[in-house]
Amino acid sequence: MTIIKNTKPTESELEILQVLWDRQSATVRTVHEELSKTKDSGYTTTLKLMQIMFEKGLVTRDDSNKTHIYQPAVSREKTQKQFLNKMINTLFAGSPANLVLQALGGHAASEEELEKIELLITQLKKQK
Amino acid sequence: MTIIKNTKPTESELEILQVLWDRQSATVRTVHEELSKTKDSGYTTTLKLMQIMFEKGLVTRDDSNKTHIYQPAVSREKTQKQFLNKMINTLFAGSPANLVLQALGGHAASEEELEKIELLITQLKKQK
DNA sequence: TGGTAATTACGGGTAAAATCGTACATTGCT
DNA sequence: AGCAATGTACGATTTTACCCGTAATTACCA
Repeated sequence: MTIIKNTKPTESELEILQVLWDRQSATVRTVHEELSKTKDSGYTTTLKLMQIMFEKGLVTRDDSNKTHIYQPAVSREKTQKQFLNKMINTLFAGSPANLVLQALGGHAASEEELEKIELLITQLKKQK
Repeated sequence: MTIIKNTKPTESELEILQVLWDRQSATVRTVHEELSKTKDSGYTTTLKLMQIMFEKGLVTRDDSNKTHIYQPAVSREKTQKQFLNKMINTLFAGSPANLVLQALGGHAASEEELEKIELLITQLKKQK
């Protein structure tokens, strides 16, 4: 029997994951400098958070060298799905379409993106 | 000049708001019994949360009778938009379309819903 | 080899959120 | 009037998130 831990990243942890997803792997310093562009908190704060994330299993790390190298241990897609589910349930009365409509209505999307979505819908309809 | 407070409801507060949105108004007891279906925490916990939400301005209440009657003070749509924005930024690299694609891909939507979305896209494209 | 710079580990401290127990108030019923 | 039931108010505790300072460790190089 496999124990599935449903570790939901916090807001700050998501910011860190975002950097790791973009770069595949990174050091604490790299992550911290990236975050510093939009946020100002100390280096040790980022370090601490990443250590906690390691304990939670949200990231892995290679500590064979002094400078540890971190990698995401959860996929971007899985995490996105996890949050979407939560959101659909607690905020959109369980209807994914509601969420989509709201997202499309409220935020401008480029024509290109709209067509991508149309294509997907066509495919989905075919599957029925 | 109106002071707009950007109070972001917490997870538990969202659950309560959901009940209030569905019913327009409700007593603490009603809300608590609704939540009890999927959660087990005490009556006073729900009460306390709703009192805090009142202080924050997330709900209003009629306390002219012994049994107070609560109403949501923030709209479902505004709140949805607020959370969607946050999510798009911290989890979908700022691209609403990404979110839509993921939501559509991962969660089954009925044909009817798909058509609703298609219609919206058609309208959006016309606006360009 | 000894010193310096960079990094990690550790501990603590604050604030907010969530939960609960208990006290107090009100109402209805007998 | 007194009791039981129901509701609100209040205070305390626990947990979680977030943040930082300092000590210990390691690597490099003069």
